[in-house]
Amino acid sequence: MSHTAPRVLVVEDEAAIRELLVLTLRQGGFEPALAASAEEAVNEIRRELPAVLLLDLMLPGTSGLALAKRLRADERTRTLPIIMVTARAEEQDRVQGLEIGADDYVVKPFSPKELVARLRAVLRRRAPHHSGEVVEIGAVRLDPGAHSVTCGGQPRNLGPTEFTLLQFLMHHPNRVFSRDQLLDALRGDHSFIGERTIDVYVRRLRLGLGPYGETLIETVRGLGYKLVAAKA
Amino acid sequence: MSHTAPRVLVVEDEAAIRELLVLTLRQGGFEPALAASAEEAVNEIRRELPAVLLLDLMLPGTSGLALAKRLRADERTRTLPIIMVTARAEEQDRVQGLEIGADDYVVKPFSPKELVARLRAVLRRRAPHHSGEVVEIGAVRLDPGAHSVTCGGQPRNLGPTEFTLLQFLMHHPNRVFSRDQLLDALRGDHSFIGERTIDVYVRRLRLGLGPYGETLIETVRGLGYKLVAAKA
DNA sequence: CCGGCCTGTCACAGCCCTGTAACAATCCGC
DNA sequence: GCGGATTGTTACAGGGCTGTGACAGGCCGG
Repeated sequence: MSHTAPRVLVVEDEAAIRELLVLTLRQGGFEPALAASAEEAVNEIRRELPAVLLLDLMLPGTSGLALAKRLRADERTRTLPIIMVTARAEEQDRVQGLEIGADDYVVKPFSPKELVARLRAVLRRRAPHHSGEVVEIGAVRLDPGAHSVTCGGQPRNLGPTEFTLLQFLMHHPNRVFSRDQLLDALRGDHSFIGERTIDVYVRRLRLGLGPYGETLIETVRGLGYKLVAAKA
Repeated sequence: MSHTAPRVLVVEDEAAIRELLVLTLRQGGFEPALAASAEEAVNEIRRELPAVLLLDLMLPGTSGLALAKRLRADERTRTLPIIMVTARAEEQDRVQGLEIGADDYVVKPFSPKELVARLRAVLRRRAPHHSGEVVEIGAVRLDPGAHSVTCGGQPRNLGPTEFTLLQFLMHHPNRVFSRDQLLDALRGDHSFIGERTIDVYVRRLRLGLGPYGETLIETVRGLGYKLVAAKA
């Protein structure tokens, strides 16, 4: 699978600014998607989850703030990074934005360089999943910051995909995930990868975890896989 | 995966493309239904509501767009997922599609894999895991999310069918179900399985529950089985 | 350019699950 | 207690699902 440009959904009602943003984003190596209203944005997001949302706060109809709240309430879009676009650096806007958990904001007029830089920063921050928090279950320890995994103190070497897979499972222990769901977690919504490929990654992950692998990751026949936390 | 293939209604006037779609859908584990026009589609939908609609925008007579709007206006079909099929990724088509709230769209020519992937994604999105809550009766605890069952703290291993059977019974304790009813609960309405097979699954479930099995699931002679909740 | 790593797919073997049949055990009315 | 009906138990064939090893292609660094 080719490394595709991150999809950035622009929610902006003024056509002129939209055009400007599209050019800037293309130039910066992003794939722009467009929505002129909150409603269009919702549809577009339902269609395909973008990597980042570039959101104008001042929209006709449903405001950008309301949209952001709505997205934060939905499981699927809860962690979607949002960059606010505000006309002025008003204290009120900033406070509101931070309340709903916007990841960053830019102030009009903004320079293309600044915009691209902030987008990259947000993506970089999100890339190692949920911040750099160390997760530990049983004898297995995963450190996103160091990109390292240890089993009972023994350092283990995992490939990128196996690492991400383990990270996802450790964030949701004792829960069964279908192959489809795991594919979503690894490659996003619209990957054309066969489900059976997950089997192979699970196997590689089990091997990578050494003796712990077999007991830690359980197969649930007909459903998928789950990571079992050790019982008390 | 549910054992019944999701029904996909294909609305497409070109016979050649219809055939191609039918093959692709069968291959992908779906059950295709066909309509050559918007009118046929309406009839087919009235007859039996499909899981997804695969809708060509360019149709003779009533256009696909008009059909989509009509479906969105009707209470019964408002939430029916629609995937548009467009000849080209024309901006106008896309905007129109998003306006009526299409869930996704594919562009001709499309790859079978892509189509199947998008169908699955849409279905997954609509039914975000039918998991639900933990049920607990007496010493028996059933966790759908983890797909795990414990008896007095002891983890028990049940096959898929036994698990589903137990789940159904725990949701309706102290009530007798005929073998027919239990078959419906397990395999859906139209299964050709002999009733006696239920006996075997009840036995397997009793065995799977260990010492609790015999007392928990009671035989009601001439009627069927019931799960008895502990007496006060 | 080369070599190594990662990715995604396939084929095949093996196991589990499924559904059925046959037989044993139990229950009920008489 | 007897006989028929109902249920419990076991064994088994077939199919489906998963584990596993191998392999081609892509990407990247040397």
